[in-house]
Amino acid sequence: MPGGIQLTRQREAVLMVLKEAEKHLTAQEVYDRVRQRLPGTAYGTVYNALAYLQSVGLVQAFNIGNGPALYDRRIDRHDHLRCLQCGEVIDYSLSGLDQVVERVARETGYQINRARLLFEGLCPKCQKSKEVRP
Amino acid sequence: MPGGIQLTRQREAVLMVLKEAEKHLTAQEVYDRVRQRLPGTAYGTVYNALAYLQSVGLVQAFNIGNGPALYDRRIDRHDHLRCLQCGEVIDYSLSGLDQVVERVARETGYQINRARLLFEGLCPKCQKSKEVRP
DNA sequence: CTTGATTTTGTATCAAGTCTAAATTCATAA
DNA sequence: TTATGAATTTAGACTTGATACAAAATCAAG
Ligand SMILES: [Mn+2]
Ligand SMILES: [Mn+2]
Ligand SMILES: [Zn+2]
Ligand SMILES: [Zn+2]
Repeated sequence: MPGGIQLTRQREAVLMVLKEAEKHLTAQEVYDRVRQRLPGTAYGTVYNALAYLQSVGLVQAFNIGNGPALYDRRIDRHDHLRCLQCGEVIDYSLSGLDQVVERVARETGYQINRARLLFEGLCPKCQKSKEVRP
Repeated sequence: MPGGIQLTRQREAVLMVLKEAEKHLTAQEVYDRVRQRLPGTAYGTVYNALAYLQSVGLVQAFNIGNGPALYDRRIDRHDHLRCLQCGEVIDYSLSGLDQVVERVARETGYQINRARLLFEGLCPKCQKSKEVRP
């Protein structure tokens, strides 16, 4: 059956780890968790699996600053906010992005396939702790 | 005079290289060009200079995918488009971003300091070369 | 000048990610 | 079932971008 998705035990473990993750994970974090359910899994295999799962659309990844890539439990198109104080990275879906993308395409001649939006600032919690010492 | 900007010869060279650059440069590219006008400059000094110049607002940098950071000749707020075919990265200023940022802040409670927007797709040239072999 | 702070240099080190060849697993079918 | 070849995993070396460090050089005050 050509075109099917090959889910080996290792790839499945990676997928499960991501599905059960409470946040965005680095490859290293995925590796650590995968080895809890599938000890002996090689570091490179996690990278291979993550690349494969991305290529078949089962996993999304993105980069922030010059840190390691973050792998996403979510698979739908969405954006991210990062707190510059505590480093928290949360999901956010900007509505009405289609019109924006269309405008960018019209004004630049580019055919836009993807938009990566990252908003940086202070999370509500860190805003409060700043109030104390302004 | 405290608060002034310290421009050493090395930092000045880095700044000049960026000002005269025809595109976004990696640290390695900055290093190569700096050494043409200031041979003997150390690799680390270029990194130090780039970090310092960023800290005083004379240089901007951003990251794309997991590649090296790109240093920008432009210093005003702007966005980027990348061609997934040829790798070209161009500048683009999305107008009306303020309202978007305001909406994000309102909906999430974050205080937004910065928005990094990256649009990915095909540049006009690469669209044409795709037409030939669809 | 003298002194202390800042910066640069040269080198070592680090982290994230990629590559490779051998071993293993897997799919297919004789 | 067993044979065969393709795909995947493993283990470890390697690459790249970036950072850390101590000694030397430069710079700014006094
Ligand atoms: Mn996400
Ligand atoms: Mn730019
Ligand atoms: Zn925070
Ligand atoms: Zn192109």
